[in-house]
Amino acid sequence: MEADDNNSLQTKDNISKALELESIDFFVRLMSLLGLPRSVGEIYGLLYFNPEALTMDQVASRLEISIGSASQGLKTLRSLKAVKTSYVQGDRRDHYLAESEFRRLFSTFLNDEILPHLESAKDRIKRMEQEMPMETSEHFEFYNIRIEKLKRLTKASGRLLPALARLLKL
Amino acid sequence: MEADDNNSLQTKDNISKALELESIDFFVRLMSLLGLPRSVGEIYGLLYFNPEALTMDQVASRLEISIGSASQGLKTLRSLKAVKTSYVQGDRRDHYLAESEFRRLFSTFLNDEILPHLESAKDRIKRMEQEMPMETSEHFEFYNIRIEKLKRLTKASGRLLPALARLLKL
DNA sequence: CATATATTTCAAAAAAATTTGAAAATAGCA
DNA sequence: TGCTATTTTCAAATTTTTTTGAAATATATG
Repeated sequence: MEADDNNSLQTKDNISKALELESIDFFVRLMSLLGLPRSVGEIYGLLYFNPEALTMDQVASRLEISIGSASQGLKTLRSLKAVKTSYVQGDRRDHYLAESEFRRLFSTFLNDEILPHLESAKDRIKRMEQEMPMETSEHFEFYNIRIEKLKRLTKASGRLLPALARLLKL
Repeated sequence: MEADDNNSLQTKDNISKALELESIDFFVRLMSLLGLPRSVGEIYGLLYFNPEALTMDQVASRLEISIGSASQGLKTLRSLKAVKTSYVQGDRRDHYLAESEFRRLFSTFLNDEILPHLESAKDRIKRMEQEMPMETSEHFEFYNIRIEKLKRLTKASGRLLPALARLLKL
């Protein structure tokens, strides 16, 4: 049935098979830069150049990955708001389309993956201040400077994230 | 010998042992955000709050990691310009200090890890354009829009990296 | 130059992350 | 409600990454 699926679309799809492979390659690398697993990049790359929404097993069979992998990968992509489902009449399966607004994708990523780290970093720096040696201690000034640098780093990152989000609005 | 080392510094160092642990924790997380292995974060975290330069085996024994790991980790940190060696008279071992200018650390990272990907992304998009279906093809417009979005993405990233580097100069 | 010391390298071991496959859960429809 | 199609979950298998340990290499010093 899946093989069939491939065949029925063959004439149309072969035109863009090479394109699809480039796309998958592209997004596998991009996603791995963001620390996401290969399968997630593959799925997004496949969907990105697919004019029509694909079901989970179409994704699985076209990429030759298990449906478990496809399910998990699509879950990740959903949580990143990198895919959306489209309703198809008379078919109860979910149909997936790539969300092509990278801005949304990245800003979700920044908010979900980076911001929490930034918050906990602030807490950790507060704790470090409490663990600082006394002012009279030999290397007091050294420790002080290091803590200040960390504070500046988190401040800079705090400004950076909104700036990043802004720059991505293109 | 190493245990000795610990003991001789004990009074002084115990003051900042908790600080050191927080530091290691902090940088293990930060580095792993950049995709760097645990040991690299540990080493940097240890050095960051160390007023005096440490040798490779001091690093290894304090962190209880192998000297192989310490050697590889320090190599990585050197290539990121995240540590510098300081000469100590009458001791032929290398002595390492953390480079505390994060700006340098990050800009090396951007140049070495991110920029090359950006370059190859441009090439890949060029190839995609050649693999585009003909103008008469059914979904031509769809493909065209997707390619344009990719181009805009790389353009935006191209502007982003210098902007990032600039924002880090704080 | 020989020797001792320090560092790097790299194959094998260990650990961590990802994928699979099948059972469990969920949801649509008659 | 019961039946079937679809999706999720998760333990086990696989794959990838990281670490170790020891041999090889390099370096300083007498």
